[in-house]
Amino acid sequence: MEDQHFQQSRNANTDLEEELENILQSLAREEPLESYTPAMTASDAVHQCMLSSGALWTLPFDLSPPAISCPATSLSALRLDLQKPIISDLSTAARAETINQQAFYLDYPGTTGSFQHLLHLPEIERELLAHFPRVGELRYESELKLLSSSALNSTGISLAADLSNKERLPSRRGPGIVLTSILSELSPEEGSPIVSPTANSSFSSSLTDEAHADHEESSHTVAVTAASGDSTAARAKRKSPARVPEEDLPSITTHEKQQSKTAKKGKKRIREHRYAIQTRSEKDILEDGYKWRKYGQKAVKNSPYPRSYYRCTYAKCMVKKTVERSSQDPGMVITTYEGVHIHPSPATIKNSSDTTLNSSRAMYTHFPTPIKLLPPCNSFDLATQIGGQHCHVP
DNA sequence: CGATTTTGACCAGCGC
DNA sequence: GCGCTGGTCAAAATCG
Repeated sequence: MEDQHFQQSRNANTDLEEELENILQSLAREEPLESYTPAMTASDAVHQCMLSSGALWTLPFDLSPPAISCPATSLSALRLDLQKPIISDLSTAARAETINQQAFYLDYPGTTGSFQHLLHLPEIERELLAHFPRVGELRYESELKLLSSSALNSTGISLAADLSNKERLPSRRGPGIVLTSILSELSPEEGSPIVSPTANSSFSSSLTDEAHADHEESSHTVAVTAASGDSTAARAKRKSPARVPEEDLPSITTHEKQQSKTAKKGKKRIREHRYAIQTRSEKDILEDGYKWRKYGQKAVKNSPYPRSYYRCTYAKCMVKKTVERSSQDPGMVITTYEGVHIHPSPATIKNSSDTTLNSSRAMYTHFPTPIKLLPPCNSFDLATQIGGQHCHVP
């Protein structure tokens, strides 16, 4: 019985290993790998990688060990989206913290089923290689550039304290490509993405329940607190329309304005989780998998480029984003996201309908539409982007 | 014709 | 209080 199971598992592994071998061969030929979906395995776990070049890998991580390899020239960053974070020590904040000196680690508060990591430094590479011993090589050409606090302030974004003093990291690869900033406004006290370390660093295991619970708890605290503050302000504002029809002015303006002012007095606008992404792109609007409706545009001080305001079109989803071009570098698009989606990405749903995956799983097994990036204009100037967040509806 | 974008007005917060 | 700025609203215009 056990032998039979072992044999089946072995056969599945062989099939998948063949597919992975094909990928490696494809990569060796430097053909762009747009998408790879492995055969279903006994495990529900799927490990996806999307390259900043737009290529998407879906690797079964219950197989040991999937290969990750990529032509050095085509991979500027590797994003792992772990439905079940099997690289558990990478999925924990303890790990994140220790690598934080050299790597930027991004996690999304409020996200309950998906974890995203931007991997770009040797320590993480070694970590991956340790887990994927058969990997020929995991390469990337990028490094992280964290903006200084003052630079951030000029974009209206403040930086978590523990990141504010970080300068651009030295490259170990000589003139490489810089992966520009991904920033979080969350301070550690009010909901750090950091979660407690898990003792279990087994390759095939999920993040331990304890660690997972910690993560969720801290995430939710932030999401709820911030969301309630913001929605209160938003409600107060909606009660008092920005522009009241002329004929109604005498009847409602005074009273409601007063009410609104009273309601808001002493209440600072509480921002939800915010993070900004700089992307080098010709297009102002980058596909991130979500649908947005523009609701405003403003001229930005000291910049020839306006800032556009977008809101997620999904009902009751309060996520907003602003998009503007950098005045210093017009090729750079700065996108600031605020809030946490209460729904999966429409792109996720769309993609998953084309697969044989079951629905609960499909929710997390595809990235939003890959983002096409322009080639770097100089050796320190490639930006890449992480797409939208995924989270379960509470 | 519904969805989306544009655009000027409005409002709150902040510094002076 | 005033002016400036960022953010939002909502009618009108435009798009698909």
